[in-house]
Formats: sequence, C-alpha cells, structure tokens
Amino acid sequence: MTDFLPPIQTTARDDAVLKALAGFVRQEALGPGEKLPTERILAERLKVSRNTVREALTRWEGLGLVERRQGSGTYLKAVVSPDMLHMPLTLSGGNDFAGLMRTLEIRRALEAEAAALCAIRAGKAEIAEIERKLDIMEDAFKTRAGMSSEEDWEFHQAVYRASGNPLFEQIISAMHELFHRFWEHPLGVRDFGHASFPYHRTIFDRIAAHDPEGARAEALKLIATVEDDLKRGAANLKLLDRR
Amino acid sequence: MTDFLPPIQTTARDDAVLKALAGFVRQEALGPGEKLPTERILAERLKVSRNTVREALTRWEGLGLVERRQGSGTYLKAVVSPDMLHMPLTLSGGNDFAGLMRTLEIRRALEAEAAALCAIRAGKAEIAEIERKLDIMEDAFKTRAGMSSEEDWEFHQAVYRASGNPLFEQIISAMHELFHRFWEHPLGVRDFGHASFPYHRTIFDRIAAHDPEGARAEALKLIATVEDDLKRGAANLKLLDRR
DNA sequence: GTGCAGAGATTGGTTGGACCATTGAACCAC
DNA sequence: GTGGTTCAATGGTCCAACCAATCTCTGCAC
Repeated sequence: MTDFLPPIQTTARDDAVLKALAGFVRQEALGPGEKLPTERILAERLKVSRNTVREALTRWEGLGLVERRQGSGTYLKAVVSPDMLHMPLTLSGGNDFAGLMRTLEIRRALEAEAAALCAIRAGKAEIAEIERKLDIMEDAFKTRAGMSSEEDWEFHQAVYRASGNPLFEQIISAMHELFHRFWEHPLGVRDFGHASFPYHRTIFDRIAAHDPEGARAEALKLIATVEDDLKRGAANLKLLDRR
Repeated sequence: MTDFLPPIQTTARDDAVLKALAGFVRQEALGPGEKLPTERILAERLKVSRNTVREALTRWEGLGLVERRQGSGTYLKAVVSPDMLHMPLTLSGGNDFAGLMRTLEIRRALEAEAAALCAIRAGKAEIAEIERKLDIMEDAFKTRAGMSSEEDWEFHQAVYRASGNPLFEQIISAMHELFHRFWEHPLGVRDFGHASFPYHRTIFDRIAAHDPEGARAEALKLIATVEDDLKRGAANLKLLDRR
C-alpha cells in the first residue's frame, strides 16, 4: 500500500541544474561568500537556456543558499552539498505579539535542550570559546550601558555550536532573524534584555561544570526573563494604543 | 553604529508579484487544492512578463506553498496569507544515521515542550480529539499487529495542535517528512516503534490530568524508545555492511 | 445511450534573443 | 589622492515562439 512507486521524472531540468551546480561547488571547494559562475556561462556549459538556470538559482535564493547582486554576480551564502535536505517553514501571522510569543515557546524548548547537550558534549576548546564570547559580551554590556544584543547573540550561537547539532543554530537563527526583522527596538522597552544578563554566566558555569540539568534550568530562567520583557512591552503598546 | 541605513529597495518585481498574488488568494478565499490563475493570465493582469510570474511562482513552489502540474495548472498546497514569514532550513548530510539522530534531538526538545503545553492548555474538546486518535491508533496496532505508523503520527499531530502553537506541528512535521523520505522501513527494524506504543496512553493520561511535567516526562520516555530503535537499526546496518 | 479513441485546446516547461539597470573597474582630469 | 566618466560585465525583465503533459470535447462504434 504505502510502497507505491515514485513517479518517474521525465523532466527535471531545474533539479538537474542544481545537482550539477552542487557538484561544481563541491569540486571547486567553494565556500560562503565566493562567487559562482555567471548565469550566461552556466547556461552555456550546462547546455540549457539561461532562463532555466535562472529558475534554478531562484530556488536556491529562496532557500537562502545564494545571493544575487545585479551587476556583480551570484554569491554563495551558505555551504552547499549535493546531499542537502530542505525544510521550508512558513509561519503565518508571526509579526504580532502572539506570534512572537509562539516563536519564544519554540526557542525555550530548543534553548534548554541545546544548553543541556552542550554541557554534555562541549570539549575544552568549545568551553573556552564560549567563555571568550561571554567575556566580550559582559564587557560590551558594561561599556555601552546595556546595549549588547549583538554580543549576546554571539554567545548563544557559540553554545548552539558546541551542542554538536547544527540544527539548533539553524532553527533558532531563523527565529532570531524573524524576531529582529519586526522588532528592532522591541516594543519600546529600553532596557530589553537587561534582566537576562546574569543568566548568561550562570549558564556558562553549568556548562563548564558539565551539568546538563543545571544548564537547562538556567537557560529556562533566561528565556523566562525575555518572555517577561515581552509581556511588559506588550503592556506598553496597549497603553500607547489607548492614547 | 548599529543603526545603519538599510539598503533601499529599488526593484522587487518578484516580491511585488507574490504580494499581489497573496492578496488575490486572500480576496478570493482560496484554500489548499484550489487552482490559481494561469501564468499567462497573471502576467497579463499584473502587467509583467510571464517570465517574472514564473520566477515568483518558483519561489512559492520551493517553499512548498504551491504545486505546478504541467498541462493542468498551478494549485495551492497550503494556506497563504499576505503576512507570512518564511524560514527555510537546510540540513546538509541528513540522510545518514547521524543526521537522523540530530533531527531526533530537535524532536525530543519540541515533543516534550508540546506535551507540557498541551497539558496546560488543552480544553475538553481537544482532549477528546486526542483520545479519539489514541483509540484509533490502539485499534490499528492490535488489528494489524503493530503496523500503525500512520495512526501513530495522527495522534502526535493532535497533541501538537492542542498545544496552542502551530509552530510545533509545522517544525516537527517537516522533520517527520524528512524522516520518512529516506527511511520507509527504517533500518530494517521490523518492529520499529513497538516499544513506544504504551507511552502514547501514558502521555494522554498526563495531558488529560493537566499535569504538564508528567506529560513532558512521558514524552521524553517515548522519544528515548525511538532513539533506542534507531540505534539498534544502525547496529543492524553495520552488520549488513560487513557481510 | 455508453464507452472509448482521437483531435484540439489549455497549461506549465524550455528556448533564444534582446534590452534595461546596476555594479565595479579602468581611466582621466584636477 | 579626489572625484567624475566611460565602459564592459552581470543580474533583471521582457517577448515570442515552440515543446510536452494534460484536459476536454467531439464523434464514431457498439
């Protein structure tokens, strides 16, 4: 019943182009930031129309693998390999308060798990790297009176990387991007993120001590402060709406 | 420093087309399975080239929002709204054992959180629906001697839906799809999933009792059995490789 | 009337060629 | 050096045509 024959693919020019391109990138060992051949050259080499090449590249662009700059060229944005799997997610209505809270629920689950895994798996090098980011962040926090969102984010990314599972970084990064696209200065809360500051070091301490459940608990506390900030911000907005 | 000027957007034909199309879908109240206007008609109405329309539709196709059938037409595959946000994830090398384990780590985090939230938020109607799916699954399990993966999945989906956060279903569904695309009969383990069977009811019991931490604990046990099956399957594969 | 084969229309897929808009580098005047 | 100019390269858009799969409708055989 379920073992139906997959439909034969009589035409799949786009996919063939992408497959060839992925192979090319692999062979040439191209990394992020490097330039791909021009559309015209690709079309000529692959013996397909430039239009077909463009549709294929449009797919990759939509997946965030590639960036096209008119007048300049097409550049890799991420590592690509022939055995990639794609998982496009679309969330409708994410740009309101409820949507933000929903992304935070996901982040809470993943952040806690990543911290726990990190405490289990991080080696000396990874722990040193995390501590470095933490120091930078704390410096920035003191110097710039609390404005350290960039350094804050780098700390978290270091944790995700040390979890040994790149999916954590990918998923949370995507949400982080959404978060910031619509809420540059989140909800008018000036000291947004202040409350979460101390938990960065407590998380690090638990990771360094290889204490997964401790790390998980501290991560949950951190997310709780962010949720709190968000709710306060939402309250602010409601006040503004009433004026 | 951080408040740099964002680059102005001088041209964005594709996006404009997609925006217009999203508006059209909304106005016409089109749902999944329904047919969109022809590419030629869209090109004419929007006063753009058919080529531009195609690039825009290629984007949507890559995002899984739309399906194009040659000779037939273009059909909606999911609900689209003008305020969608896209989050394409790409995992390289996901079709091996390590890749599967990585997706399971994500699923463990999300499954536990979803079960906990479900225990908090599920109303009577949601609980009844989950129990219905559970009964169906248990019936199928007994009748077909353990083959109940489809009904199993529906049970989990009901839990995700009752969590009040559609992101859980979206993310886990995407992973579930990857899981099954490459492992129709996972790793040759015949009774794959048998061990997880009893935990479905224990999860339901904790949800029905509005016991979030209990539900979380049972969900974790369930995922643990799946990981176990996977490891056993990997061991099988290694034996096969050695022959 | 029923059922089916086949012609024709419809629709997405592909091609080739043309032109526009932006970019970046080479060049030049000051 | 600085600042403009020119010019070739490159992605973005457009057009017109044809191919390939699909759908629809007609008309014939029964």
